[in-house]
Amino acid sequence: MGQDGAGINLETSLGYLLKEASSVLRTAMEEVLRPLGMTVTHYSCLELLAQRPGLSNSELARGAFVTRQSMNVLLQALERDGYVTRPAQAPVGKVLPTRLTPKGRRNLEKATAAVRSVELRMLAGLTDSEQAEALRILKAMIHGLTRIDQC
Amino acid sequence: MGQDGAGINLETSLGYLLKEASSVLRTAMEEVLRPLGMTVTHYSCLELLAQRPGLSNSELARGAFVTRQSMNVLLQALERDGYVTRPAQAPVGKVLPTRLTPKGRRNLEKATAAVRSVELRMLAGLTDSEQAEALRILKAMIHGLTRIDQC
DNA sequence: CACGGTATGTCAGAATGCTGACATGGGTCA
DNA sequence: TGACCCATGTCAGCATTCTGACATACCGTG
Repeated sequence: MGQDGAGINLETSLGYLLKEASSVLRTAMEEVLRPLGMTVTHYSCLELLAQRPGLSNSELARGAFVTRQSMNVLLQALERDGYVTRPAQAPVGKVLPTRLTPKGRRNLEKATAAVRSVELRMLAGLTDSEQAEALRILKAMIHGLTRIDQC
Repeated sequence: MGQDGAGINLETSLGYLLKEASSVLRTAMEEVLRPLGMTVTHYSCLELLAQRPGLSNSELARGAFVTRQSMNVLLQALERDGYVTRPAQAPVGKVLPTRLTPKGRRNLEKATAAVRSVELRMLAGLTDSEQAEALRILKAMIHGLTRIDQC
């Protein structure tokens, strides 16, 4: 079937390419995570907790790029299944610090390996200096877009 | 509130940064598109049609990174509101080539300007050669991820 | 020509995420 | 100290997208 016609300048738009790369990455992650019974948000939440134990619901939501409400639903499921624990009462304020259980940590290990293989495949054609450059450029893009907005 | 703690190596993961950049970009686009009564998918569809008139529903879906079914719902709404037209009967096969109406084209112009301003803000801190480098690197990432999969 | 394989448009149901709203706790500044 | 503002956790309703399924149309091979 005719997919890519001649040169369309959509392919020269960094915004479009960014969306495409993100979409392809997400699909690839879903594929390797599905056999483990995990979604991408599910994995993101666990990975965040492994690297920063004690994060709150809202902080996890920001880290996984979803709303507090969505993360809350996920956390309740994870808690019910024994992957994470939250104190019944907040030690300070209303913030409930979340922590991985040993079961959650074990579950995460397999997922991390799977995701790492995806990331390696993504970076296979890039040299170390290109990867460093990509990191710098992406941060610059994010920086430019998060400047208080509205002109 | 404590947002960014000390160095966490999430910030060195290209995959995570890619997701963050894409999320920030999408949010910024939603902000400038909302006053025009447009969503990002809505805009993507119109922009695709402007650059490649006569695209089918399925091709538009792939270009906007949604399913055929979602794009179909959107196209029905766009057709109902007079932004696009589709022949009642397929000239060949089942494929219904879609085209922008003058109204749709006018509507798109304002959106394109708004989105362009967002993209400019995103690229403000980058030199031309850095932008070209980013383009090359993103394509390489996509290429590495779309290789037939399943190693 | 008949055939399986693939792609398309479309309908319906299910899942996921988001918006709106509320009560509560903490910090700041007068 | 009291008032205000902001952030948090959580509940409920809504919107959007996805998954599953079907009939149809093309295209290659035998």
